[in-house]
Amino acid sequence: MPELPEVETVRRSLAPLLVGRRIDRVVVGRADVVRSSFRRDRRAALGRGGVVEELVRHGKQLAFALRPAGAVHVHLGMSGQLFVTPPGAEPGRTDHVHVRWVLDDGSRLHFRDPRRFGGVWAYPSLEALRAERWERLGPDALDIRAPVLRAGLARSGRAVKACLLDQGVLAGVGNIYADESLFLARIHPLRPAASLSGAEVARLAATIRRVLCEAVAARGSTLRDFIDAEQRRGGQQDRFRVYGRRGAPCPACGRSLLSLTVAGRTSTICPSCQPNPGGSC
DNA sequence: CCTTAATCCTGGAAGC
DNA sequence: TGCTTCCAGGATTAAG
Repeated sequence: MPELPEVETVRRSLAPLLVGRRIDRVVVGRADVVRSSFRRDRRAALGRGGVVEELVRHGKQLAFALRPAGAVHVHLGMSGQLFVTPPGAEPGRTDHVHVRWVLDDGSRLHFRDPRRFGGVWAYPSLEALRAERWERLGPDALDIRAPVLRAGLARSGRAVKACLLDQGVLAGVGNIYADESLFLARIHPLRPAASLSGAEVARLAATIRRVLCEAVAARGSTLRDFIDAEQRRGGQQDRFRVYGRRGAPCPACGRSLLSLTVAGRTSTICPSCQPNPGGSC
C-alpha cells in the first residue's frame, strides 16, 4: 500500500524512536523475507551491534544507516509495516511479523508484511546501497522539477501514467497519487508522454509535488492496513479527489467519474476535466 | 520500442 | 450462513 507519502510518514515517525539506539538482537521469523545477498557477517548484515545513525528514503525505499558500518534497506511492498513497541509493551498483533530488531532500551522494531511482497536487504554501507540498488531509481518525486520530469517523459511513446508509475523515471509515485496528480493537472492518463506540452509538464510536476506534500502533511493514506511507526493510521484517504471514486461526482465539474485500465492498473478520471484527444474515453 | 499477463502472497469485500 | 470469485497501495519477468 505504501507510496512515497506513506514511506515518508514511516521515516519521520520512526526516526525519533530509532536514531541513537543500538541494535542488540535481530530475530528473523521468515528467512525468505531477508533478501540480502550480503552475508559476509550475518549478524552485522541485519544491523546487530550497530547504532542507528539516520533514516533515509528515496522514492518508496527506506533504509537505516548504522555506525560504525552497515545499512538495512526495507521495502514495504503492498502490505508492509514498520512499527516500534515501547519497552515492556505487548505488540498489537504478531502474526506476519517476519523480522524483529530488539533495541538497547528494550523497545522493539517490527517488520510485518502479510503479503510478503516487501523485504529486507542488508548492505555493508549506505553508499553501497545507493550504488547497487538506488542507482536505478529516477529522481525523488517529492521535489520533482519540470525540466527533470520533461527529460523523463520526452521521447517516450508510453502512456504518461505508465511513466509516472515507472520508478526508473520517477521514484515514489504509485497508483493512488498518479491518479490524483493527473486529475489535478487535467491530463488524461493515456496521453502519450512525449505529447505533453511544456506547460502541461510544468503543471504536472508542480501538481505531483503538491499532491505528495499534502499527503505527507496528512500522514499518508490508510486504505486498509497502513500504519506509521507508532501504529497510527493516515488521514489522506478521506481527501481523495478521484482515486477509488468511480461513479462519484467530479469535485471540479460534477460529472460522474469513470474508471479505465492503464498500465494494468485501475485508473479513475473525470472525462471532461481530463479529455483524451486521441481516444474515445 | 511498446503492451499485456502471470507471478509472488494474504485477506477483505462482493456475489450467489 | 457459507462458498467462490475478484480485487488491492508493488515490482519483476516473460511473452506477444
